[in-house]
Amino acid sequence: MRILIADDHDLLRDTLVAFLEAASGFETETAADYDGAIALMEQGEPFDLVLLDLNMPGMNGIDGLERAMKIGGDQRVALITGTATREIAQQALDLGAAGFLPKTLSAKSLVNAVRFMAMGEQYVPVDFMTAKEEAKHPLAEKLAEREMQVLKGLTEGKSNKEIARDLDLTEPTIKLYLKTLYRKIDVNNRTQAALVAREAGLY
Amino acid sequence: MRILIADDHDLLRDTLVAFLEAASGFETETAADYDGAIALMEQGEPFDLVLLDLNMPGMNGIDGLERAMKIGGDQRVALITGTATREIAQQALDLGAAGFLPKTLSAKSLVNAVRFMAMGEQYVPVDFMTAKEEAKHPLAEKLAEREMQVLKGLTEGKSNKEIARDLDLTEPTIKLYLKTLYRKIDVNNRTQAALVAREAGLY
DNA sequence: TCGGCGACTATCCGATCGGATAGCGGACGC
DNA sequence: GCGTCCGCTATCCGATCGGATAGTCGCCGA
Repeated sequence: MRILIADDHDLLRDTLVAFLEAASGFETETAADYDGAIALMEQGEPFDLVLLDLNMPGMNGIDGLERAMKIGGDQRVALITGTATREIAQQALDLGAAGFLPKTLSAKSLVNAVRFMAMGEQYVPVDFMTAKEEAKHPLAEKLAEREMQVLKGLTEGKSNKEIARDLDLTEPTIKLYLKTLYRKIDVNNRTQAALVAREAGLY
Repeated sequence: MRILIADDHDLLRDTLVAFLEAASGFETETAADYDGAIALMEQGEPFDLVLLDLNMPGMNGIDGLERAMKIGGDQRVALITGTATREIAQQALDLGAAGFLPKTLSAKSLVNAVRFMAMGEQYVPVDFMTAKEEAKHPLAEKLAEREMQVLKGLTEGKSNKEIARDLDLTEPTIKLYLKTLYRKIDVNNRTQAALVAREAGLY
């Protein structure tokens, strides 16, 4: 099994290499940035699995994943990132990525996930996609469906009008939701609400 | 040597614990978020060194460091982060942090740095401060002193009037700074600006 | 001495926000 | 059918925001 690990964090590369090579028949190569990873993917025999860090130099978010998958031919590509959002994971999987690895995984889980993906499966942490959403966040729990949608708009820095258009509602309605939303999470304005949402790891 | 490692990345905690305990006489404790870290710092005997992740839940950027250092009494506190900027490192050291560890360090360097700091020294990667100045980070470096202060206010969800009062300026002035600030970081409103700032790990 | 420059203040304006109040229509439960 | 929620819409208002323009003051250098 040939695995390519591309991440600008030396620490993470060291760890993965150590764990994987110790684990079983894995052969690893590493790159510290996007260009280095692409170069390795293009030359020599294909990898069984490529791990790309979402935040490394040269990789432009999800774009980098898409480009890499085109270039890589039939090589399987997975994302690994520290700033994990369900949104990103979903996008990656929709593009046909081999999986999505948050760095909040433990070393053991991570090795297992890599092995799983190298065998051709698609991996994503259970606690990530499951929970059609509810029962998860202390915050999310208290908010209604619509309020969550509005909150999502806030975290994207949108105006009420834009949010209204996105949700196919009218502006006054958005303002209504905002008002109750503010009261529920105990803030006074949209900026505070957006920050609280981010803090809670939503979106 | 008692070391506290606070980071929401299981992987990183696993790694550090493994390397440190293997290295020599280190005893480690871990926490997955800011509150957990604080709780450990407040109870029991003090740590020789505390490592705080800049981006973990509950820690509000450099503010979290400051709060932790107040709480911790004479415990030495160091920052560890994946999104490394010289600006942040400087701020941390100015506050009296024990050191600054980018996750781009290799495992070996990191263990050495920890040992160094645990012995009472102040650590910062050489290539960090010697780094010549510019092309540094998208944000921070481009902003003037006043603009940074205003931005800090934004990340606290304050109104222009409140920021004005805090800085002992008048509201129109704040608005002026905001205008240039928006242009510099390429956003349209205060919420986006606040999110961008948080994203960059400021405050 | 003068000009210029940078930091700050002021005023005006249209758009948006935050909050209150009220009305509508459909989907229940009976 | 009838009442009653519930989700959505609407209108009004004062405050704030985002942006443009202009004026003040102190300081530096020619």
